[in-house]
Amino acid sequence: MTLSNTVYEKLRADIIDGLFAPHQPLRLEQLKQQYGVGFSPLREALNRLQGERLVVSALQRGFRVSSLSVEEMWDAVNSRIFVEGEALRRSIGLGDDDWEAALVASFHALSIIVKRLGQADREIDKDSFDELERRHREFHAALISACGSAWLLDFAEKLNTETERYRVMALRSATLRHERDVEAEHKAILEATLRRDADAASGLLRDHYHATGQFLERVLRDRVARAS
Amino acid sequence: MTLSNTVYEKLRADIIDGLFAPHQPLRLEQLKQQYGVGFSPLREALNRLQGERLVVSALQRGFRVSSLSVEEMWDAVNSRIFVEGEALRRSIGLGDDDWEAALVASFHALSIIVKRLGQADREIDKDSFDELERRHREFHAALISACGSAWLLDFAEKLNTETERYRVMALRSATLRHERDVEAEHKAILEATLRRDADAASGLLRDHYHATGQFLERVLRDRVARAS
DNA sequence: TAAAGCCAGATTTTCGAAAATATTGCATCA
DNA sequence: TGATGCAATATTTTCGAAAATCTGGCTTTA
Repeated sequence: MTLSNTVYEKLRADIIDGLFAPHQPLRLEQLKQQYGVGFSPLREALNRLQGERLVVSALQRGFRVSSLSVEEMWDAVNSRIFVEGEALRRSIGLGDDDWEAALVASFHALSIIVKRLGQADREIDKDSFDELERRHREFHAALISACGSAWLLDFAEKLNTETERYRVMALRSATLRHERDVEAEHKAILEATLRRDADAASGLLRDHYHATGQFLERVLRDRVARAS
Repeated sequence: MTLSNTVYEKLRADIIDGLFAPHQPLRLEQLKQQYGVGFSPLREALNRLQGERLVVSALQRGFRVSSLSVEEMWDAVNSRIFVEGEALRRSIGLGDDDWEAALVASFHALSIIVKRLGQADREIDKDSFDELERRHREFHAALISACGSAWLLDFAEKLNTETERYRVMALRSATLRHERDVEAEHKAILEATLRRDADAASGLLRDHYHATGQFLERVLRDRVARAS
């Protein structure tokens, strides 16, 4: 691992995590202290993150964390529905037994962590929270992994990163709770996929993301109202 | 303009142009000479290009130009059909008079350069060639510019860059000629779009890109056969 | 002969200083 | 007072040297 790669991954995780607030300037001197590396790896990492839209740069004014908004969130959610809906259809058409097996496995792994966190009434620690996010990401990735298009997978990953920032923020603020049974939605998507019903599966996936979008919008508007 | 930005744009243009062959390693010392800048702006530019998939990097082994293949080309072409087809539908639904005016203007500008180059039997100079590519890109960008989704536009741009590398290579080798009337295809897309017929327009766009894909495949296979 | 170890040269990666540029606070002037 | 210019400071950007790592060829060894 090069320092450049390491600091890229750390910065990426920290931005998604909300350690740096949206729109906050990222001062090189401070980052240098924080991550214990020189300018070069930092600037390389920031240039890469720029391509993922996690940071934006202004000429001679350095980098800042990109901002969040209801409009951007909906664009990301709707694009995700569009891209992953198609990728899921293709996966259902092309996926073999290994794909099915990996899909079932990733759903199961997600169920386990969901159940464990559901039982515990205590505060959820960061590690568990990270694992939940990871398992969730892996389940959705498994659904579309057999689509056969590197570009669709690339787009889906970018959109997942973007929406992950909103999800993390929403679950952190925790003032609102979903009333829905997310686990049941996942299960329904899985079952439609396994019986190779592309229309049903992509429809359920659409509903799933759309419901998430509505939840995120409520949280975002709540935060804005609270702040003013 | 920072040096980093300048060298990024130059490198990008030169890779698309085929100045560096696919899969060729990009040695920093050589690039330093060639572009007259130090390591830092070069590495920053290369890190950004990595995000666009124009270069790939291997740990401690620097950067190389990403490679081209028939499979990758078809993935890019099909993804383009998918993404731009939807973006065109949305543009047709949302576009206002200004959008229509700009669209007609960009088609006209494309027609002019096509006619000029069609008349001249002489060798096409680099500037004219670049202008043709630019006008072509701008026409296709104008079609989808009113789609209202920053993400779809972002994806379309990435895919255009990717396919541009293949187009440039194909038109350079020039051993094969299209038998089709590309200008007529553009005109048909424009007319369907202006009469707000989304099904017809996106169907024609699909056919247009698919025909281009078939042309590119012939050229690619011809090159491989020629090389062996 | 083939495999492993090692050295020299080539190359990438990282650092901190220097140059270029932006920002802030203060003084000056109309 | 309010705008403008200037100096001091903060910050980004760039450079070239140094450190780390890889590559290819040579030698040694079994």
